[in-house]
Amino acid sequence: MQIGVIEVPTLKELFVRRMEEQILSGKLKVGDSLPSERQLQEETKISKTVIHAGLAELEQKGFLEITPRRGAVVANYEETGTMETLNALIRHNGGNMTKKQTHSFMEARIAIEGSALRRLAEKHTDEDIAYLEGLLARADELLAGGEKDDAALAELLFRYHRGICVRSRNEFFPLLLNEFRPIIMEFWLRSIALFGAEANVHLAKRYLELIRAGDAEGAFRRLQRSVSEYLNCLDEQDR
Amino acid sequence: MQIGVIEVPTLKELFVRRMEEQILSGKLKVGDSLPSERQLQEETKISKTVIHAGLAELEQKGFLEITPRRGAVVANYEETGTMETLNALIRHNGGNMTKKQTHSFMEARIAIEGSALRRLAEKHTDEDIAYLEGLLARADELLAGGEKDDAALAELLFRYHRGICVRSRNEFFPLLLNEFRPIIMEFWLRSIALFGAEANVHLAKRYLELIRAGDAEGAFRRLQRSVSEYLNCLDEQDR
DNA sequence: TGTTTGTGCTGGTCGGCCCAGATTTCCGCG
DNA sequence: CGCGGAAATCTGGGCCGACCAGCACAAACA
Repeated sequence: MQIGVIEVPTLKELFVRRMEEQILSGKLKVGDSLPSERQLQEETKISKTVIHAGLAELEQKGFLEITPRRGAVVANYEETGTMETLNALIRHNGGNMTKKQTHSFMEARIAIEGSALRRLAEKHTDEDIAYLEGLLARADELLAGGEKDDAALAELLFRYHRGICVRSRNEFFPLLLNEFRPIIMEFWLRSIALFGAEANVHLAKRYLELIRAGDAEGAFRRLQRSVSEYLNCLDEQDR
Repeated sequence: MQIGVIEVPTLKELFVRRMEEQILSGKLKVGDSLPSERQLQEETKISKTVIHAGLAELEQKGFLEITPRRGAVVANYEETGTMETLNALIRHNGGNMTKKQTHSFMEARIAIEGSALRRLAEKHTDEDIAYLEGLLARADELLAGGEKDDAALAELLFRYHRGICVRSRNEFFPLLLNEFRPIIMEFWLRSIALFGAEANVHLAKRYLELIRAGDAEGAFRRLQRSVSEYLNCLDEQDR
């Protein structure tokens, strides 16, 4: 058995988490105004600097709206939140997405990566192919290495699919994938656990074949199919 | 003539902006390492607390990679950046996107909003329709009011299209739209300038009709068409 | 009653302290 | 002279309590 490193949380992290809980659990409702930094300082026995930094982080995450000299109110994070808010929300839920979130995520994946796949299949250079092949070669090495390093493979799969988006010549798609990064990594780890490392690498190779063949619709359908297989498999597991 | 409110920037904001300029203008190149926090503190006459918070924000935006006790280097923000990075990049460019960025943006819009439109057309409740109608009614009021308030109309159009994403029951699409917010607002302002306020509201109504009729493909094609009209119109203008 | 002044609140900023790891310097030994 | 290791120095990270300036509201004044 392995005991991982024990990370010591900082005061700021503890404070931010505490506040997130208060908000996500509904004890602090949207529109409620927070106690002043000084009041929080007294309650928590933490210095004002840390309180201030923590509140700034919460604002940046979309949970608060801070106005200088006026105070902080809980923001309508469901309406104005960004991906970062969602990441915090999922972490709050123990790292697990709800079923609906999973389905939403896969739908978004089809929308974005599907477009990229189509574009790349229709129009690509030899260098694009070579780049993706390079990543696949590294994945093969990893498989041949014998040691099971799922995290490294997941990272490689992430880079591969981001590579598809980068090479599709759309400047926004890679950024969106980066935004999704924590969620996507979680997805790949799960996919490796479900279908095995080889199957995932094999599927990645299949995409490359379809791209090279210029089969845009085929690549798109392949993506759709693998997504629904994944979702079905998850549903089976639940039973 | 109107003079808007004057927002007082905080020192941290000023510092972050300055650093962003240095990076985006190329004075600091990817891979360059930054002076130490204490050196920056001396140069800028700003306290260590603020410097530290500013650098942390820049890291979070994807501009820096900070390693504890080793320093900060300029990150390859084109590869690892997020939407926030892009927003900073566009702001640095005076709010103007390059032609390629515009095309990328519209393609992303078709991918995301197109999916939402399809879903909503296939499956919607009366309440969904009523919600969107409410927003359209407010747009009509704005048009009838006579005063030209393009910003308010753009805001309304943003909310309307975000509404389509919210009501599509996909939890990720609205978040993505929020992420794109500054870019989308810029887009609507431009669209209003090009085609007029009435035409934009009319188009919004057309989407609602198609959704109500359950015509998923029609709605999707309508979106594709209006996107290509917009792009053509921009191209014409360039000449 | 209308205006001014004061006071206390707010978030924002400051610089100093300590910590632990990384890096460099330098001294003594072989 | 060369090399290894101890020690000094530098890095970012974290925390603290004091201070600053702007704003709101109430008390004091005309």
